[in-house]
Amino acid sequence: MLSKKAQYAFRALSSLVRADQAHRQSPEGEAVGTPLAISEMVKEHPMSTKFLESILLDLRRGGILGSKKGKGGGYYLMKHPEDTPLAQVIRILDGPIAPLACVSLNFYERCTDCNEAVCGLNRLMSEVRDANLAILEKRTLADLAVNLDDPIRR
Amino acid sequence: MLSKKAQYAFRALSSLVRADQAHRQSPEGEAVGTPLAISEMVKEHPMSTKFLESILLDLRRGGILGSKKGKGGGYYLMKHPEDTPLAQVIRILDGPIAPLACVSLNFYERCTDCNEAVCGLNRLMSEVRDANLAILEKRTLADLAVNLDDPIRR
DNA sequence: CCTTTTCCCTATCGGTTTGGTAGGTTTATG
DNA sequence: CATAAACCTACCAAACCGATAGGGAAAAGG
Repeated sequence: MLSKKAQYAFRALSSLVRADQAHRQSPEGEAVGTPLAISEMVKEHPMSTKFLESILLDLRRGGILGSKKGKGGGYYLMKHPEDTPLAQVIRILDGPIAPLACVSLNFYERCTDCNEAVCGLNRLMSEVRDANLAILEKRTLADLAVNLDDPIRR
Repeated sequence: MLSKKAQYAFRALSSLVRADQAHRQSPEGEAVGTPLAISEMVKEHPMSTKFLESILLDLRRGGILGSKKGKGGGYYLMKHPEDTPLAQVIRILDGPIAPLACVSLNFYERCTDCNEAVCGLNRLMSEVRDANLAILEKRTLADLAVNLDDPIRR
């Protein structure tokens, strides 16, 4: 199960994607969008400001977000929404996506008391990992922000 | 990530599957196999006896195992290995397989502050859930016990 | 400058979960 | 009746989770 941290992250990121889209569509739109302040995100998705703050810090350290201090400051996406897969967000906030450390690509740990080449569980959980990654590496922040309510999309 | 509980469960279950297979292949093999004692399982897969005990209790309450008390007693599979999907084991020991409660089939909880029909995360996580279930409902205890070391299998 | 606004950092905290232990009870076998 | 096994309840330390507190540092505007 995704932690609250990851869930809140996705909510905040969907705000950032929409801010990014709005910015890019404007005539003078540039690569780095107008920063969006934490207070704005909380206004859109009610949650603890301080908790969200720590989450956004993690995302910045993880290279997904950039930030700007002072008046008019806030956070912005470092890349286009479609270039940040959901897997990256989850790894930063929740750690491994794989169901076992011994089948994890990014957080691998050797399995004690089990010969991986022969272990049935290892093989099956590798299947599960691959199925998850097939989705989470392909789907991106852009997919996250698709709003089915939007009449243009229907 | 799977908990230790679920991992230990799978190890013990693989012992039970092999005991079941050995029993069925013997001339007088019947539906309910000879029970396998906890001590035997621990001999094969070193771990805390008491901890495994609580796990096997859960599996029995969950309908996967049966038990027999007293001398010569132990645990046995209630069904043929190929009739118990891995998903069932995981649900008993770790709970939901879905990455969010609001997309869980067996542990559903309504999502506060989010319209499910419109929520992008909900849609994406439903995809993930389906990909997981496609594997975990299809793969069974029988798959778990396939040993690639076995020359017959190579 | 000085003030305001914003991000940045560290520490802490109560509650729950996790992994594991202890000690005894019950039931079946011989 | 002795033994071997499952069964049950309680407990425990450590880790983790979600959240809060309290400032510090930097940027912008006047």
